[in-house]
Amino acid sequence: MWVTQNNVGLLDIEGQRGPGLDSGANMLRPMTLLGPLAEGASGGPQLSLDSEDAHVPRGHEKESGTASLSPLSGYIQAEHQQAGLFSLTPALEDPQKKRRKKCGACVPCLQKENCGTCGNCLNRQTGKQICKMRKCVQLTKRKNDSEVRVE
DNA sequence: AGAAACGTTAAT
DNA sequence: ATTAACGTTTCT
Ligand SMILES: [Zn+2]
Ligand SMILES: [Zn+2]
Repeated sequence: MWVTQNNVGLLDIEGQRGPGLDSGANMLRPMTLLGPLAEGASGGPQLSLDSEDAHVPRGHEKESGTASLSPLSGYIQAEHQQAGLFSLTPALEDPQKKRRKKCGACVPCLQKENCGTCGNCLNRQTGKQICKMRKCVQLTKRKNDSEVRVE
């Protein structure tokens, strides 16, 4: 149990994980590519694919109602994955597109309430941005600031 | 360059 | 399912 996920100053801005130490890191599930006709016999009653809460922060997840599927569906999905037709979980494997989280320690991050008057506050429904007074200074800078001196 | 819109991800 | 807000694109 990895300390849950991190809470980034929502209610506890204390245990500041050092910058660089990500939350959990990438832990791909050791799925053993099991086919529909793989295994079959067996005496073991339990067949747990995941040890515990395989909470791999997956990306999309279109469609639902995938509650009870035939083992075939799983097989097909796995095949597609390895075929690289699509990458289920875009992030995680590409640290490049992994979303950053607020540092939780800068002044803006410590702000507890929205100012209610900035552009973002007044534009929340359409803009979907955090209050300007609360925007983490780290997230303010672009991820790869390879600036080539413009001006 | 900055603001707005939008799609999408991560947490409830 | 809902909500918050990052990242990218589009507009000014
Ligand atoms: Zn504001
Ligand atoms: Zn911050």
